Amino acid sequence: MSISKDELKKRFNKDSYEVNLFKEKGFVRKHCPICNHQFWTLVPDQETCGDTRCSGGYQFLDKKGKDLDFDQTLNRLTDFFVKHGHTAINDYPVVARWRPDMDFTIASIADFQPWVLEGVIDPPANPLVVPQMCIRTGGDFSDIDNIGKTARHLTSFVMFGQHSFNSRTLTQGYWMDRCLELNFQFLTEELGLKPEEISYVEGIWSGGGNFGPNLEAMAYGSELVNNVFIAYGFENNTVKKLDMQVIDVGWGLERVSWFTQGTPSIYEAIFPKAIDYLQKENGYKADHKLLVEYNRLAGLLAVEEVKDLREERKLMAKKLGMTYEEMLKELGPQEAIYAIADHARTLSITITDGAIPSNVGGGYNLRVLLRRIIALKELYKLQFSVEKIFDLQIDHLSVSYPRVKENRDIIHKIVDIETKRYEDTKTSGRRIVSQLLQKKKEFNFATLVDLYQNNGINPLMVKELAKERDVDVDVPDDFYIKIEEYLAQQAAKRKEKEEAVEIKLDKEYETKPLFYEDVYQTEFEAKIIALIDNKYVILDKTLFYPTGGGQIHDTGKFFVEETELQVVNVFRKASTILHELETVGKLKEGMKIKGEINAKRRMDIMRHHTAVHVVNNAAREVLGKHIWQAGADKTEYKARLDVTHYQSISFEELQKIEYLANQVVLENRSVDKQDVDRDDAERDFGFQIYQGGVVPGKSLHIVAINDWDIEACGGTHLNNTGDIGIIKLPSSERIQDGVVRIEILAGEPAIKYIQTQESILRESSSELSVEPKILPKTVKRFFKEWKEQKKLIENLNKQIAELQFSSTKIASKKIKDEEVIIRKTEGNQKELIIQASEAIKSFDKGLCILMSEVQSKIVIVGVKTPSSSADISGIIKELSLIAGGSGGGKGDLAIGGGPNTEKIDEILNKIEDIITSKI
RNA sequence: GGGCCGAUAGAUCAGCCUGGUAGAUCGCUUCGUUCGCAACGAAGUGGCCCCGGGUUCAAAUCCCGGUCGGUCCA
Repeated sequence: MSISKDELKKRFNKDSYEVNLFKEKGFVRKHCPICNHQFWTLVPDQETCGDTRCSGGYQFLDKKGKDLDFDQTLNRLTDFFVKHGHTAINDYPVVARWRPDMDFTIASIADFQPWVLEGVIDPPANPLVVPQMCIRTGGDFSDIDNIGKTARHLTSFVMFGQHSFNSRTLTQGYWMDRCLELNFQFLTEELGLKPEEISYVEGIWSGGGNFGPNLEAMAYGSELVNNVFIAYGFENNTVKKLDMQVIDVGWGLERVSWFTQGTPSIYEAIFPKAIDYLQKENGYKADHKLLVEYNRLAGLLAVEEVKDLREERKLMAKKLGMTYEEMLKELGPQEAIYAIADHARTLSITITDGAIPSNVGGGYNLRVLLRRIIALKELYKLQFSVEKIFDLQIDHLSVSYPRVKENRDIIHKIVDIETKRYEDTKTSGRRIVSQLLQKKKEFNFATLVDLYQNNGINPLMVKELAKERDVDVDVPDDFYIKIEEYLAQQAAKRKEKEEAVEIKLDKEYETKPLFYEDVYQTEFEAKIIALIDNKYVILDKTLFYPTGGGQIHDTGKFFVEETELQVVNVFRKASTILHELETVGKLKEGMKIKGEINAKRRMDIMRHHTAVHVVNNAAREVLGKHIWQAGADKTEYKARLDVTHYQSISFEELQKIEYLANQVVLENRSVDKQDVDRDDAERDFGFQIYQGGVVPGKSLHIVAINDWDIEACGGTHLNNTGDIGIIKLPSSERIQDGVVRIEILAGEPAIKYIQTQESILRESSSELSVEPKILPKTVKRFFKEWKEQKKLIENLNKQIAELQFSSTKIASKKIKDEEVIIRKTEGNQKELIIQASEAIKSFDKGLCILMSEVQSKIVIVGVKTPSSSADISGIIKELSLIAGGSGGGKGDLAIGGGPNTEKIDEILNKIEDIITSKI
């Protein structure tokens, strides 16, 4: 359901916004003639609302305020809100593992979606504040490109979330009056603003089908904070008050800190050390006055609305009294320095939380960031150590986010690997371009697109390389826009994937799961509470595990009144567990049944599932802390585990992981399973518990392997690691950049696999009559000898050809005026060609036709001198037809043949006539 | 998750469209030239044409399926 902003606007009036604060302090409501918004101010003759664009850009630059740096701002906010009844909770990781719909955490409210907002679980506290680090890399090309140019955009920033939840059961929260009261108090008391310096602009927030009023606090041409009140939604096309009304205030921590410091841009305010370092290394410092003036204007850039900033920036240059080129020259390095520092910061926090640059998913955004660091460094010929700039940003972040410095080594490692990969790409790019240039190939749009999409060489790079060779390549200004159009066409061609079969339930039935109580239990009794579509049975309780969490369902039988029914599939719909039967027979609602699961199968599945948990941590021990589960699948036959890793797992590493995993099996560690409140679990064990994706619900089933691995997991697990028996890792593969897959066998399949491997080894070695131990050596020797002998045979064949077919040794016939040799000989096609070529060497004019039997087929080869007028292809073709095949050739060579070997005499008989007719 | 590109000698690549004796450059080896080196000249060395199937008399080449790598986008 969507509704236009204008329509929404009609629903809100003065009363919707007039909070107590406005009444008490005497704020007046005014209309801004520039943006058309209503706003509230204590200054009756204030004309505009105070938004950046309505007040001619940022007015706080160079204006000294409270001078709060990043960490001080964070502390100031936290202390203030805690003092006023809020609970400060830890921030969530920037990699949004609990959100299947997004790669990175993009807002503080995302922490509580969907379960808290849907009322499924309670918030960890109410009201609360959370210093949520967020990542926004933007959807299209221009967004990342704008970092550094606008003075205010960051790819990572802290949204200091101030949230209050209100519902029938959540009553400790507050609403608009209290929110604005706190807001005003913070701005005046903590930031030291005078009341009349603040104005509040009315707005309507909407998102995700919900909407509500919002009031944005403005001062000195800057939006300081947006107070959003999520109050309404839609139901059956009508507006409805939400069951859960939420205050969503996101304090832009960096923005606030910048505001208090009045530095030329947000970047100096937040990571001054990184900026200083980059400037000092390059002896660069932009003219302060110019920079301030530029950034003041940059505040006016409507980056969200224009795709190509170039035109806007040309106007800015004009206002600064310089040409666009002069502006670029003067401030370009500064913009690059801003962007480099920003990107290093974002990479540090994202890698810390387990993301890896790659060619898929959110990882691609990280790859783009790193490549931009390198590209900008080269473009402006900047001198600095990439390692050092990362170290500075790691240090800066670690004051308030200490987990970053714990990951220092892996950040450096991943940056190194990714840098090297980029260098490789560029090297090969250079080669490809220079090859094209040598071929004098035209660089049209299609070629440029090709180079960009397939080889990662952007058009500017092509232009530059071409220039080195004095070739001018024309790059269209709207290259990227054109590419997007092209891609949009491609996307339109794509088809939607099929939807899973939906089964409709008349209502939700509650099935009590028995499979957690005693995982080794195999029989149970239950009552049928519903029969759906004469196929699916719903019980009041069940031991059958439904497919979920990467674990496949149980199979088994129902017994009722002497009859036996097969359960072939089990799945879950909310709290209802459905059993799909081969046939429901005489089953009826209300009947009691006896259920029995396939015990061996269940055991095999559990072995694999627990093995996956064991291997997961073994992988982390061997490969590093950056290892996160990226998917898993467990059946009774095998399991596989996908983990995040920046390169392929080597065989040695795989063996180490396997060894370590089996140690855990041998140590027979206990596996504890218990239901824990979600907030307690997150607090006690951290987000590492979300390895297998997020399980809905207020309480989590926590599976803990003693002193080894703790995960929230809905699957069934053994009680001891010893029950796994044995773990075998047959292989691993890189399924995509940044993700490797480990194949896992546990218990019986592992033993069978090992036995199969041994059989292969035995069979191979006995074929060569050697013991398995020396098989590799022997195979190497054989392969070497095979190559040598192949070579030898080739040489011998040449010699034989010379000896047998040198014209002094072989008599030729004359047909018309041509010399002709016809023979049945030995050898394969290639050998015949060499022999025939040898035979005609001394002919002035003539041809040679040879044939032989190879693998119960006839091969016929004909070679003629260039001077010969024989239709060699025609001759061979006709002969081949007799042999039941076909043939042909070009130039002086023709080849053919056929399967009818018994016709060889017939061919020899007819051959002269055929030649005669074709000369 | 989707699209595109690639895999041939130790390295970089051509050949593939249009099936018919696998090539170039560099490297390496030997010889010559030189006091020696570089350079140069000559000869030579080096290929399961990624794997598996199919079509064909015949596949590096055409078709299908895999593997590995690269790249772009969401």
